[in-house]
Amino acid sequence: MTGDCIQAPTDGAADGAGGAAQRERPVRVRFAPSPTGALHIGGARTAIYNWAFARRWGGSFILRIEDTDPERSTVKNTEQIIRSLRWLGLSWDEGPEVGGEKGPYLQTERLVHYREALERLKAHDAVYPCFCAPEELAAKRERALAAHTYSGYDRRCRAIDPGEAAGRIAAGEPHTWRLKVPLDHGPVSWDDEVFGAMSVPADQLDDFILFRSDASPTYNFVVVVDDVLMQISHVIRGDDHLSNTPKQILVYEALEAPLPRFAHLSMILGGDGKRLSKRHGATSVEAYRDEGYLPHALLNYLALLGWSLDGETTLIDAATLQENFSLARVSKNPAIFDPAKLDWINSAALKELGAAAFVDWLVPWLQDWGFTREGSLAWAWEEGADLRLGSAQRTLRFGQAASAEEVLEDVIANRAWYEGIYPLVAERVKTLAEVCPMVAYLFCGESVVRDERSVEKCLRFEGVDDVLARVLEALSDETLTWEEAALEGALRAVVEDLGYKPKVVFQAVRVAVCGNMVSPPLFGSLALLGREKTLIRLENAR
RNA sequence: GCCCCCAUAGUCUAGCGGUCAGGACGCCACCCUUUCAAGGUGGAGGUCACGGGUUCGAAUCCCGUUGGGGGUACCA
Repeated sequence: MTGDCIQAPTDGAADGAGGAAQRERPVRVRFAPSPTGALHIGGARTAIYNWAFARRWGGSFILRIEDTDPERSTVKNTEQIIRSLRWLGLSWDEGPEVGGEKGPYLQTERLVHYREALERLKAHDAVYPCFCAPEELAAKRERALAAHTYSGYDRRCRAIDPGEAAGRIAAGEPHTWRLKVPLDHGPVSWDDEVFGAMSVPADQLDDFILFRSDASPTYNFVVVVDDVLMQISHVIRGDDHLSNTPKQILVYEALEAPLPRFAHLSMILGGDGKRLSKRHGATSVEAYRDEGYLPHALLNYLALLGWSLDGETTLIDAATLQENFSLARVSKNPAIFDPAKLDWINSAALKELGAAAFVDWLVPWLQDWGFTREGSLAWAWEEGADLRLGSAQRTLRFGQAASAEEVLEDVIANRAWYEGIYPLVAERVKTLAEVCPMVAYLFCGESVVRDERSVEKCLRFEGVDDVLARVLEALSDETLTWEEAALEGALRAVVEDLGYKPKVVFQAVRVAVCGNMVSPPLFGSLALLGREKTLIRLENAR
């Protein structure tokens, strides 16, 4: 059906399934978002797969912005999409801000190419002008739909004599240009890299509009013209385009251009099995960034949502993905986005991060909270707050939040100290957003607002004063080295001395110093907090 | 209405004619333990959507049904 057009390499080529004959076109793939909104999860996955595929085959990854809808496209969205892609760690070889031989990469700047292509189709008698008014068309469609017979445009204007049509155009009559779908064309079929053999009866295909009456081109036309001109070898996109594909194939044929390989990716759905939308929670990539997810964790999750390395692997890095990605292992099933698994992957990524990188990622969050090492930003638990670690249900009560600059300077000046936070929280947080509330007690100077329930439970028993006195005495020892192991030794000695259960003493100290019966490890906390603040807080608790 | 696609535990998946249907998240229990986590061990959870075929043999191949998704625009 597609004649003897040049076939792009099949994905299986290097696995021995294809062979040299299939390696005729260099791999060139593109991600082509339309800037009508933020980059969302589904788009990000499509971009990741395109990118991984290009890297796997040593091909080119191209970013093209499909901004042909002037009503909904904005420069702001374009910038945001690019920012999100960069944040995810993707890079492209050609695109709006990196340039390239086949540019420009903004469709609004490519009008001349679309006009040229239309002229070619006119010369080949593959298109015809249509003078039907939109209202007329809509009415007709409605009527047909009511009669359960709708199957597209009735091709009325196709019968108009070319001479008459030329006259009407010359007279300035508004018209669109429609593709003349070859009526004797058999089923339009292609071999999808993901879905396999696909076929659609040609008579189901509309004589769809290529150019609107305002002389602007439509999506199904520009996408083909651009993919041809940019020599795209593999079109990897969402399966919402599955039913556009036969239409586009007809355009390729009319243009006498070689067909690319097509690979369609099934949708990502929300927990209810419906299309992912705002009511399922965050859908944009930037929202996940703002919720404290690491880019490589999101990349990891998305890469494995609809593609598998081997059915076993759940943690994968960008390099492994680039080396092993294959369209053959992309799943046909629509996937439901599972935030719990993303959380798990993110916490795994956090555990792998290491202290230095952790601090780098944490800076914006510290700035947001206004924390500095010697600051005294006091916080308190909200009424009825969740006691879980990392719960952000706290209200800053008093004290001065440091400016972003002050925080940054403080981190630079006290790098080692900030890195000390890492072992305290690394195994306890799912996202970066949980870190600051979890370690807020380190940043409130000599005072700490204690949670009432915790005080009630751990600081109000017979003999508590004696316990605190002994702890103070032990920690006040000038010869004591103020570091984790030594502190533990000293406190355990007190426990032994007093004959209490370790829990009783440690929890009392925890609430006295950290303000809550639930906190990161005690000895490490005391070590970071420093002798002076620790002793004062213990004293205050008596 | 019409066209196209999909279907393995709550979720992501492995499987591509012969497996006790494997792994991961989540869930439960126990161990560890100064809290919370993390970690370790074990467990529950699948009539492989349903019904027919083909075959000595089917989650795997074919047909139908049901359910879900997408498209059916002078949106992309």
